[in-house]
Amino acid sequence: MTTSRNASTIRDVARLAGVSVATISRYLNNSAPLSADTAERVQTAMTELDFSPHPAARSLASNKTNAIGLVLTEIGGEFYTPLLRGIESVTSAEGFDLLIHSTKTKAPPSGPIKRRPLSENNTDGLLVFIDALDEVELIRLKKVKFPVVLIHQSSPKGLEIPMVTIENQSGSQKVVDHLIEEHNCKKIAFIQGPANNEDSKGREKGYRLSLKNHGISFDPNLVVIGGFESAQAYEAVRKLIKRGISFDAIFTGDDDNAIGVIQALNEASRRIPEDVAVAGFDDSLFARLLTPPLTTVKAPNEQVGAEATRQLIKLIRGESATLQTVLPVEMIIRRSCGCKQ
Amino acid sequence: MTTSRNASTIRDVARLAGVSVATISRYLNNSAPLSADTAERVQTAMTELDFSPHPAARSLASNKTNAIGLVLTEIGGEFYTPLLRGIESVTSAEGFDLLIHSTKTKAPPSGPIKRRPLSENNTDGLLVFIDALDEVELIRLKKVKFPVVLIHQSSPKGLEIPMVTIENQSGSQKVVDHLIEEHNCKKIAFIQGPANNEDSKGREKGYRLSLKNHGISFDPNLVVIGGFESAQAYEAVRKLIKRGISFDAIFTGDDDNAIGVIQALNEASRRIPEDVAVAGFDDSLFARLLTPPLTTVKAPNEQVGAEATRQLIKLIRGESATLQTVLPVEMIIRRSCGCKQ
DNA sequence: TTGTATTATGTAACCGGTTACTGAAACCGG
DNA sequence: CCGGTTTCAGTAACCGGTTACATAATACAA
Repeated sequence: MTTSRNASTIRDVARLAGVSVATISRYLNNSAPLSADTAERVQTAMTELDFSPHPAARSLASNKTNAIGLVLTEIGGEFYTPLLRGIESVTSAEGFDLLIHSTKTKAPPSGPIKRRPLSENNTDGLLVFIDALDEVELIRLKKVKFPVVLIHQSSPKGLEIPMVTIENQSGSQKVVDHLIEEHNCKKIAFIQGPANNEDSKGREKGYRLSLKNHGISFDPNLVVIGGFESAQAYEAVRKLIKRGISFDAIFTGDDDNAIGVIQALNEASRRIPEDVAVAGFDDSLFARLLTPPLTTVKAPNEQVGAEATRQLIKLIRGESATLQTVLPVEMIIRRSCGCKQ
Repeated sequence: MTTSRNASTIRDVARLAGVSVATISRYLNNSAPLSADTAERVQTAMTELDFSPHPAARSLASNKTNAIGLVLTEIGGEFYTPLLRGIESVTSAEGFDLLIHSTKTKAPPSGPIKRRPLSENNTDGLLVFIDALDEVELIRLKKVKFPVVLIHQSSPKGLEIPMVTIENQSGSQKVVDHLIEEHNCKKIAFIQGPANNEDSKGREKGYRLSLKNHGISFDPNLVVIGGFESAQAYEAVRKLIKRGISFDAIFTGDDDNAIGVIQALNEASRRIPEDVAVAGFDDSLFARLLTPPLTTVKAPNEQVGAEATRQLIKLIRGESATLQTVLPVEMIIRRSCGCKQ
């Protein structure tokens, strides 16, 4: 079905205002000075006809889409909603449309034509969330000078694509500092996130740095890969206990992991925080609802989205963007570390 | 900044293949039969030039955008991510772009021009989430026969706009049945959601129906408005207790409410489920993490999104859509109602 | 007063597709 | 072998904006 083509065009407005189409266009885009008189006649005609410029025509003629694309591998996770809210608030405020595409979902049965879902064809710039685009595509985009900003992922070497992320390292360092300094922990286990994940690497660095600063030697036995899911973390802790490795605290790569950790500790009758202090990362919605409530690090997801979008819009406007933006995190002290009771 | 215009066009392909542009277009859209020979030459030329049709040109000429718009008041809530995932999976699979706009965020400082953010101008159809568009706009869209599907909201009288929602009523009825039949509850308090919310109304209906079916008379003292937030529910339960109203179960309009309910009961030293059984609605992520784990009703948010999108695409293709789609919910039994220990 | 710079506006080509209309060739039955 | 279909392909107008270029009108300097 095709919508009836009844909307008024720039030529209708021109006719009614008694001027040429060029004048209307100039008025619309403020691209040249108009006499006060003309401007008023144009405005009157426009309101009269309830004129609204046709985006496709505009886009075709000007080679601008007025849209920003967000590409991610998968729509999911708790960070997702605030991130999107941040992005949307800026695109809206700046008058851009927001296009979303998940690269995980299968492509349409496209027949013979190759349709690039989100690209320089239908957007003015791309927001790329962790690994949503492979390096080949990033290189291609860089080569054609298409604006791109990476989120929670740093630029491949040499490409110099601006990126926005959070203080993974110092955030995790602060928590571990806290465990050591306030709760006198000495043997802190670390449940890593996914091995190749950049966030997870930064968090490990912070962990190691804190240990080092406090003269505690790094013990590889205390570090386990946990993914970002509770089941893996649960298994990891059970294994730790089974192998008889002693620890007085567990710091997890994210809050989901903490769920599994708490479960495993409960089953092993280790009390939290008396026997083992626990801390997470993310400040997920449920963190305060766990028993005991989870000490963790709050990631400013909404700001990440907003800031990345602002940077992208700068690029689109031809201004230069900040290559690395690292937003601060906040430690949230609750009971699982031993504070407050 | 404008991307350099270096991509190949339909005319380049035509030249290379030694045919006319019309032929290329026909091949692209399968709009007329081509001889096997020509088809092959066209395909070769297309791959050779890495041709990808320009969406704006296509859209301008055909008056189709190949995009679907999602309008909502606010980006937030736990249902949001799965809903969006459902929508995106279908739009992707069917080759549509997905545009998102929140009507809550303020419009750009648009100057003199009126820009309708998401409309028949830049989409082929609109998915409208609860109250994101007012009735005036819905009427306008209906009048110009623009495809619209409502989500979790029924069509204003007379408009006959297709809608997709969940079994609020029977879901809530089942839970209350369960409380009465399995746990012998007689005085079941109901913490309502927001007063004008359609979901919340349906859930109340189910509550009343279940009472009626079991010969329990409806007691207005046991029904309190709670919004969809835990703080209000917390206050509501405190008030109930303070007023000395006795109850042996609380059914809440959603899981967030249940958090406040549990807190208030804990503070009043009423044991869950021994003294008071508790049940919620939504099966939020945290439901299983509460103490005790919450008995609730699982809403198929992802399917809602997918189904609404499918209906919309039908409309876009000129087929007829189902006016009312009500997706089934599933009762999730955990411990807060008294089951399993 | 005349020549020139400046400003406001118009004309028409163009962006890259789609498609109505037209025509040539192939096919078919009698 | 001929008139009538059917099939395949080309020409060019069109979608609704933008903008390079041209021009008329006005301002200004000498």
